[in-house]
Amino acid sequence: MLKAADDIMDQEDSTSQSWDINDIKLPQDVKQTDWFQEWPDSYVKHIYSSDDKNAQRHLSSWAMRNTNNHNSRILKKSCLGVVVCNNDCSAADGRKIYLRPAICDKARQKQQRKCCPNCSGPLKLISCRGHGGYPVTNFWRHEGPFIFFQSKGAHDHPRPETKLEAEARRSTQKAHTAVSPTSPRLKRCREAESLTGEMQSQEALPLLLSNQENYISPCSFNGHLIDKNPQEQIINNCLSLAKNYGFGRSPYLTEHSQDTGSNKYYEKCKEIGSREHGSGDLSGPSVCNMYADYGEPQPWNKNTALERNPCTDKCCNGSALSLADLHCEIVSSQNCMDSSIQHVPNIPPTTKAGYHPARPNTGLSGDDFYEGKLHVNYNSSYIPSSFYHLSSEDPYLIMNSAHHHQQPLPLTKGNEWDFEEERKYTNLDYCNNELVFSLCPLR
DNA sequence: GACTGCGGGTTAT
DNA sequence: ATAACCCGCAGTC
Repeated sequence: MLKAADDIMDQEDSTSQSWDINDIKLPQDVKQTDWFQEWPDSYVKHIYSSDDKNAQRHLSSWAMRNTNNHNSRILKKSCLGVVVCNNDCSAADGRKIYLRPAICDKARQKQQRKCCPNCSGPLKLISCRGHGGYPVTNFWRHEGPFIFFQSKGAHDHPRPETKLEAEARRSTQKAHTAVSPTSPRLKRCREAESLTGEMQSQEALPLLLSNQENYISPCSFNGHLIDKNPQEQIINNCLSLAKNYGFGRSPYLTEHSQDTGSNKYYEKCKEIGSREHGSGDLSGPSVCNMYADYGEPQPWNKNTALERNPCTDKCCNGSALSLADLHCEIVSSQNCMDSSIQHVPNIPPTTKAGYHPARPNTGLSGDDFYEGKLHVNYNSSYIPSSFYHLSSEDPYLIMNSAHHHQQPLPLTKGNEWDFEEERKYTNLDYCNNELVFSLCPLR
């Protein structure tokens, strides 16, 4: 526990330094680098290892375009915002979609001429004005063995689709379009999608925008009802844990849908709390965190300084892998997924530069993260949208389809991670050892 | 075709 | 001087 607290301090040390990206000399005595942050927000700084492939590529899940700052040493990128429907339409379940603006100016202009995948209305680009009325800017600077990152401004818009999601769905959509003739209207939208890579077909929408309650409901599994028994509890607990670790958030969720889902989820949390602890007290670590994540109306984006940091990652030790395995098992149980994700490997935990040997490979550091080699990201739940194009009877797939808002694990007094409490509340070991196997017969 | 990095240039503060 | 933005080019995927 103390070591975990130390890790927190280390993390803070590397993210809240007094340096500025424009400093002539940047710190060279960096003790520990940060794990790559896919959704950096607010005025944050990170120091990545120069070995970090994502940092090398200056990646971000925000739609960032290059901006010339006439300084070849510092790469500056500004946020493009998010593309929404100008009619402010909602899907049948009340959810909205947030498309990723094309980075290329021409492609973006073309994208905005296309129709909304939901209502065929015009699309609208919501510009980012989170930095004094100007777009949020990210700065990258390579110095020796480190890559310094600094973000200025807080995004004032929803998160767009990730690049990976857009790419995955584009390829999926292309394949789908090739085999399935549709109405002219849908065809038009699909054409638009194929051009922008950002839109969903109407058939896909029920999945993309699937009701959150669906994927948090543990009581049915592909048509198999699971009675209220220890197994359900296990599943609930693991789902809770999954949510704590970032599974189950979707950029497509509206605040309304989040609230709707979270209220029910809150009740589920209370139920778990009552059953496990003999009270409806929500102060327990996992339950508390769940509600923090799903019960509060979410701003567009929270400070993600703790996103996939070594501490949260470390707390996932063991459990996260099993959750990923759970995901794999569940996904594997569906026969309708696209071929690219049919064989999700059970990747053993790996380490990054030896910093956290016990840490799961949450960052999928390097190529895996953005190159789609892996489809399970234990902490960021980086699931390509091809997962969405599955049966609408697959709520568990949707659970794993989102990837935002990694939540820190519960803190106890003095900012110390309480692993024992976490384990107690989540039946971690039980999840690890039994859940995956208990679900196998469902295949 | 789209993304990315680079750099020349313009405009505003 | 600084910052934001536009545009074109070239390399890459």
